[in-house]
This record gives sequence, structure tokens and C-alpha cells, in this order.
Amino acid sequence: MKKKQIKLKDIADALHLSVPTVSRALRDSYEISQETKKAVVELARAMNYKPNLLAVGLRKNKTFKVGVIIPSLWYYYNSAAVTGMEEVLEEHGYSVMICQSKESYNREVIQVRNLIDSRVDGILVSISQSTIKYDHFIDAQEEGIPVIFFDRAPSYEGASKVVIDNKLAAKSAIHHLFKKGRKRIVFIAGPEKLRISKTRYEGYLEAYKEHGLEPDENLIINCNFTKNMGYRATKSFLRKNIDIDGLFAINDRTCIGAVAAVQEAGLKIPQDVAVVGFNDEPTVQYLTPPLTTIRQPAYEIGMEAAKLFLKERNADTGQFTPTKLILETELIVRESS
Amino acid sequence: MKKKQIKLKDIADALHLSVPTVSRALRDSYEISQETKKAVVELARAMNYKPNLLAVGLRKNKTFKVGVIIPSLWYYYNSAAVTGMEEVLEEHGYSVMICQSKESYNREVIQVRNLIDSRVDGILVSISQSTIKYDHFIDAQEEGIPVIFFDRAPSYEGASKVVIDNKLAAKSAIHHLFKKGRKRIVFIAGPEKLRISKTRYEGYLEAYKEHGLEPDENLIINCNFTKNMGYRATKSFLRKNIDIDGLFAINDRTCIGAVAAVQEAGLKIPQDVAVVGFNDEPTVQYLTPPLTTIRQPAYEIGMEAAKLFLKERNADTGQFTPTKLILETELIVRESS
DNA sequence: TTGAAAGCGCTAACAT
DNA sequence: ATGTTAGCGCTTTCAA
Repeated sequence: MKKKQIKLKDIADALHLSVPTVSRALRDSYEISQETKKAVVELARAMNYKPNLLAVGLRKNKTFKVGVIIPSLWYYYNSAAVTGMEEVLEEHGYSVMICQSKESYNREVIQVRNLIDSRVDGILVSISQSTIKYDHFIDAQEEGIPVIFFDRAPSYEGASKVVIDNKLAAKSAIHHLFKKGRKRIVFIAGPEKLRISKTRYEGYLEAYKEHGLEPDENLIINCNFTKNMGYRATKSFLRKNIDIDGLFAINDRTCIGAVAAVQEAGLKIPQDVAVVGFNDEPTVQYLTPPLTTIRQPAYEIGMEAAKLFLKERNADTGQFTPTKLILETELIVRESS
Repeated sequence: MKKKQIKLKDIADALHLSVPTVSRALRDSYEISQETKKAVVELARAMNYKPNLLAVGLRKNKTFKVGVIIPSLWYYYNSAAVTGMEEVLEEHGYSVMICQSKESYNREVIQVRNLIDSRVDGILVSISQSTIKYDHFIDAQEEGIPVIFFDRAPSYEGASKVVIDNKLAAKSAIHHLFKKGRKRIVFIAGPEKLRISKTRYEGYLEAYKEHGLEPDENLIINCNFTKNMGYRATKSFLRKNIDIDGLFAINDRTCIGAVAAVQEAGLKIPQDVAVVGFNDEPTVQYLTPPLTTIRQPAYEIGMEAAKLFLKERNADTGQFTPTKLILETELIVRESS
């Protein structure tokens, strides 16, 4: 049943031409006569010729594949970013290979190596929670593969990044809660090592300072990035009976868990505790009460990261200046605050 | 900056061997002496040799890439299925190229063609809402590329499938509502053309029949697969003031919209209207009230689809019998019913 | 305007 | 146990 793949030679033979001529004709080279071009193109269509991308890739040392590494497809903003990238890249003939690090540094390293081995033309990464070394990315760059960080970017300055201003976003959330008359705001800070956790925490602190209030360290909860962890951490926090009137969580999932814990403790949202999340995941507007949260432009982040790749793919490695793009977030106020 | 890629020849030259010998040594061929093997392997490690997969692929006519086409990464069960596939496939050295059809037949066709052009070793598909012709899949099969359908499979019998028993699942939901004393159950049926919509509708009808009740056609709502559509469709349905006491939605997203509409109309869930969704998306247990829903084993579906691919990748095309795997669903009872 | 020759990096068939 | 030759399908010299 297996159909034979048409190759250049088949067309060449049929038209009594040579293979290179056919190749050039199909690429519309100036050195080929109009008639030849026409004949070749028509026959190629008729025979349903498809270039063997492996052969082209081998020859040109390009694969037209871009590797994307994200912590997890479950994260709404990761999927959104990937979709934004595809939007941009597919127009330029690239396809995307998605790898999930599952928040594991080891997996991330392996995936980068695999992508290098697969000779992808570029790597776009949102780093895992546990990533603290960046050698694997440097390796990729040394192989001539441009690396672009998006969303979760490391401190490493040798590559371009597309991020949001996490500090500012956190500040805006806290100031919003201040405006609602809240002063004792719990911060569910996420994993300690993660850079965006720290940065958002800085925003939290700065907001307090700007408001002339003293932050209380007891109000900080570190926990992992899941609903369950948010639930459990909040639950055990509430047992301490510390006085609170507001809550800001590093992301919506954790926030959903926290909200459940708060409600179980008999506290009313927003009357007793005003709540703000982060990310504006699709379902949070249907929670009871609908969640106030910070929308980050994940789709746009993806698009911009892809555009940076397109810009850098041909740049002479060695001496290009990495770009740092900062996109704006938006506070979406709903009934939880 | 760009490091030179080490190739077989570099190793061969360094050891005064021929390229094929090195190649065989690295693949642990029986015909190579132990010492040579050892020397080659060690040097390869030391030089950080990585085979050029393009060249290997060109030679062996394999790419170790598998194409996956899904309607959308937003759908929880799609992401889950993809993750399941990766789990299985990465062990066998395959990487996955994910394409989102975005429910568009045209995009799906283009993506299949691209995957064929990229010479993927297999294609795993959950078809789009608007797919009614299957020529593109047949094309792929004719090129010798195994095609496996998962989740949303077409009626086309020429390829293996991994699905759930949609009729049975729907029946179990309706019977559950019957047990709760409900008789006038709205069915939010999703897009009319979609096969799983029809099948779940059949389950709805059969349940009624088995229960000795006459189904009422006025209780069927057709609408698209989004929260908003669920909301709007339910809203306008409720305006007709038709008597209802139960609601079953084709998926959780639509269901969330429907629930919002029902609650806005002043009806209590589950007292006035008992509600069952479909998919058990991660957030639905945190809705108010937590949603009763049907869990489909998306992750397992993905794994099984991948395993079928592994089984079929070497089978002689032409005369293999397609497998049809049916996985079990589970009704998760929560407070909405 | 076209063709011949060479080579991308690898592996398989056929020597030896 | 190792080397020689050839070829996967394409593009890029270079030559005519």
C-alpha cells in the first residue's frame, strides 16, 4: 500500500533534466528559464512532490523545528504562551516541539540536550521551579542555538527574555487590598527557590513600605504550586489563629486551595478576608465568589518570545545584545476583594 | 563561539579507524572487538559526540518524531492525553510534535500534511469538531505512517482507536440523576456534528427508555464547547420557563456556564436542579457546589494510544487489523447532584 | 540556462 | 574484526 515518495530525481527523469535543475526550478532560481520552471512546477504538483525535510535539513543544517520547554501543560499560562508561539512560528514554517519539564531540573537538562541533539533551530524556555544552574542553556547557545526565556526567566543575562514585571504586579495587588481597607495580608508565596516568588514577595514588601505599614513575616506562607498545597498550607496557617483580613496568592491554583481552606474555617470572602490571585485562569471567574486576580498576557508573551527567536536566529552569535521585554499585567477586580 | 559538532569522522581520525567501525562500535555491534569498542566509546564521551539525528533519519527513513493533533491544549483532557503519550514515547526515544487544530477541519488537514512532510513516524489524533472527511488520514496511512485515533475518533474503521464508551458514560450520568429523583433532565449536547455528542445523546435516550420514561426533545440544547456558549444557551433556554429538575452537560466547561445561568435564574443546585458534568476538569471540585462529573481517564487514553503506535509502527501496512480500545469512565459524585 | 561532481553525516552491503 | 564502497535526497560549487 505504501506509496512511493516522489523525489527530485523522479521529476528530473520524467522531464529529461538534471536533479539540480529541478531543485533550482522549484526554488524559483533566477538562473532557470521560464519554460523549464513552469514544466517542473507543474509536474511537481501533479506528482505531489514533497521535499524530504530531513535531507534539506541535513544539507542546510536546519530543521525548522523549535523546541519549547515549559514546566507543565496544565498551567494555563504555559499553554497560552505555547499557543501564541505557534501562531507566530507556523507562519514562518517552523513547527514546535513541546517538552514538559514537570518542574524538574533534571528533566529540563535532558530535554535541552535532546533538543540540541535534534538540531532544533531555537529553544524557548520557561524554567522549572528547581532550576538554579544554567549550563545546559549555555551549551545550547554554544552550539549556535538561540535560547529565549519567557515568563520564568533566570537571572542569567546572556539570553533574551520576555517577562512581566512581577514586582509591580504584586504591588498593585497589595495596594488594591490596602484600598479595600485591608492591612494584614497573607502572602502565599509559592516555592522559596523560584525567582518569581521572590520578586513578587519584594513587591509585597515594597507595597507595605510605600503604604507606611510594617510587614509581618508571620503572614508569609511558602508552599508548592498546587491547589492541594495551597489548601493544606493555608489550613495549617489558620490553625495558628493569626489575625488576617486579606490574602494574596502567587497563583490562582494555590489561591483556589487557600480559598477553600479559608471558607472551611468559617471566614467569609471578601467580608472577612479579601482575596487576590494571580494569572486569571479561565475558571476563576466562576468560583464563589469570582476571584480577583492579576491577568498576565501569556499569549502575547509567547508571541513576543517567538518573534525574538525569529530576530535572533540569523544573528551572529557571539556579539548580539540580549533583549529584555517586559509586558504589562492587569488587575482584574471581581467579587473576592 | 559556535562549537564544532563532533562527528564520526573526528573520532575515526583520532583513533585511526574507519567511520563505519566507529559507527558500529557505538552501536555495540557484535563484530567489533572489545578494545576497539572501549576506546571508541570513551573517546566519544570525552569529545561529547552526539549523532546527527537528521543524518540518521535520512539514512533510516525514520525521524523518531510522533505527531499529535488535538483540538486544543486548553482542554484539560487533551493536555492530559498528550502527557500520557509523552510518558510512554519518551522511553522509546520519540519526541512529540503537538499541533492544535483549534476545532478547524482545514487546519487539521494542513497539519496532517505538514506532519507527513516532516516524515513523522506516526500520527496520533483527536479529531476536530468539524472533521467529517478522513482523506488526510488515509493519505498518511498510504505513506506508511500509522494513524491512531484517541478520544474523539471518527467512524472510519481503517485505523486503531482508543476511546471511552460515551454512550455508557452518559447513561450512567442520567441513571444517577434518576436515582436522585429527577425526571426532567436538560441535556446540553454540544455541537451537533460531533460524534461524541451524538453518542452521549444516545446514552441519554437509552437511559430514559430503560427507566420507562419518555424523553422530551425540548430538553435538548445544542451549543458550542465553551463556558460562554453554555451560559448563553442555558440562559435563553431558561427564559422559556420549561419545567426542569436536572441537567447533564457534555463537558465541564459548558457545564460551568450552564450552572452560572441556572444560579442567576434563582434556582438552587442541587435542590432545584441537580447537575452532572463531563471530564472532571481540575477546578470543578472547587465550584460552588462542587460538581458531580464523569471522569474520563485521559492520561491513560494517551498512554494506550502511544502503545498502539509502538505496536503498529513496524507492522506491515496493508493487512493489519485495527484495534479498538475502550477505556472505562467513572462517575464522581459531588454536591451538585 | 543547464549539468556534473561533491558532500551534508550516517549506515548497510559487501569485501577482506 | 575492520575497511571500502555506495547511497539516503537534497543543495552548492564549479564547469560548460
